[in-house]
Amino acid sequence: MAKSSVSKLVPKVPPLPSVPGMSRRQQFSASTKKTLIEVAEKLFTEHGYASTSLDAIVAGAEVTKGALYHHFSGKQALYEVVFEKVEAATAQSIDAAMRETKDPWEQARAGLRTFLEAVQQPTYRRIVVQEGPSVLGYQRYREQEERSTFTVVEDIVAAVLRAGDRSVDDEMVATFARLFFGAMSAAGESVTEASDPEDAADRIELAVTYLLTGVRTLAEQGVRVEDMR
Amino acid sequence: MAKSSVSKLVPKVPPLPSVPGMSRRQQFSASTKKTLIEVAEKLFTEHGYASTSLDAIVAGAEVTKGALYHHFSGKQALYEVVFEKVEAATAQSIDAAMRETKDPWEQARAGLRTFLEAVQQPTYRRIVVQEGPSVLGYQRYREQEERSTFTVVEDIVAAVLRAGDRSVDDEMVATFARLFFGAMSAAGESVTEASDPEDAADRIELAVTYLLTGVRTLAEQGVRVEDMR
DNA sequence: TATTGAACATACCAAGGGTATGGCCAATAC
DNA sequence: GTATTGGCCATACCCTTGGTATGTTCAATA
Repeated sequence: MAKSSVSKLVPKVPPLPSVPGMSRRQQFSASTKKTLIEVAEKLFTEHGYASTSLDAIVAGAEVTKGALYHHFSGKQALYEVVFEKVEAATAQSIDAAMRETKDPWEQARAGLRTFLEAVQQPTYRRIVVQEGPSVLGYQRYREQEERSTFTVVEDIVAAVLRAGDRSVDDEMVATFARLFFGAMSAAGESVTEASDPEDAADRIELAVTYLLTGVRTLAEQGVRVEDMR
Repeated sequence: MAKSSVSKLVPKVPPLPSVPGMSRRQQFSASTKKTLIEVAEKLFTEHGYASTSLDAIVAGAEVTKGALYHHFSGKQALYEVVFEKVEAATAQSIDAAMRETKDPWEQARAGLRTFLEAVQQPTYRRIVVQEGPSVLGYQRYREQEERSTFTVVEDIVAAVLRAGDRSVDDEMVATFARLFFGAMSAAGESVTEASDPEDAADRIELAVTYLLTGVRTLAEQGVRVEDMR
């Protein structure tokens, strides 16, 4: 019964580059927390929230539930941390892509294209789009979303809209942003599930471009959103 | 301990209008199944899938788990039946609204408006939009969807697009339909959650009208989707 | 050196989905 | 009319799993 009861407080690979402001103990702690998050992200992506047991997560991280519940208040809280991490990464990548150019229309195209790419990533799809609203509840889902990716999309939409019609108010911008955000999220699923994803992505871009061109044309003709009433 | 062990095979209210083709036993059975579905729909809508226990469902239907597992293979199968029921009802209501008029553009507006209304119903929101993809898995979700509501939306989109540009193929129609479907689904959540839902719904309609007008304008100018390449 | 508390491990509990089994009675056969 | 069968459902039980309660270790501070 010499069951190897190793790994007490001795991670197999101690974080080598000693972080200045942290004690050894704090570094070990941060390491286990980080590992838990990473393993959870992987398993949640692969099997979904309900089908991923905490036992599987702690086994993957080579710790026990005691460690998990020390760092997180429960399964949902852990999921929320993973969710935020994925959201933040996505928002940042979109933001970076937009800074490549200065022209509003080109920024918009770059941003939307990057968003379309992001929304095809398995992790973002599963954790944010597919299971986010269900696991977090729509309220919290939306709160999180509005602190990262959605806001980026909203900025894009605002730039496009106001380039042609400076009279649209913030609420109207938010409305258009909601529509675009929903459209692109659905597009991501559609593209990924298609028999020829690349072809599907091209069609999405084509359709979005057509819609944007329509908006642009209306703007050039002096037709304002308010004129629709 | 005279615990009333009633309701063996004696429903409190036997289905009065004797259905011709069914025996009494079959009618009782159908009644039990129907009740289970109705109770499940109610509880799933109010508390969500995960937070609704089978015990709560069978208690609400005044039966036991034996009855439930006789009619359904499990919790998810029951959910799927509820899902189909909700989807069918929604598709039918949209379809009915569209038959009110004959003009393609008016049909489209009527259809989209009805869809926007449907997508605000608590049952459709919770069971189809919010938890559908998560509970059924995206694959099955999409299969179900394409057998009812999505197809109706697709027909609307096809009519609008081809009214201006007869050259768009089926795949392109499907692409636009995906975008619109996603946009409207997200819109439903947005509207319901808004402080002033009516006002929010008006803005959605305004935005959609603007986008459609853009499409219409392009079509009138002879600009085709393929020209975007 | 003593003490404290962060960072875990271990053992346990209760809820809930699913299963195995059996009983009852309407429908059918004879 | 009697016997038999199978659909319909109830009861009892199992097992996974999220969560909790308690114990243990050891680095950091006094």
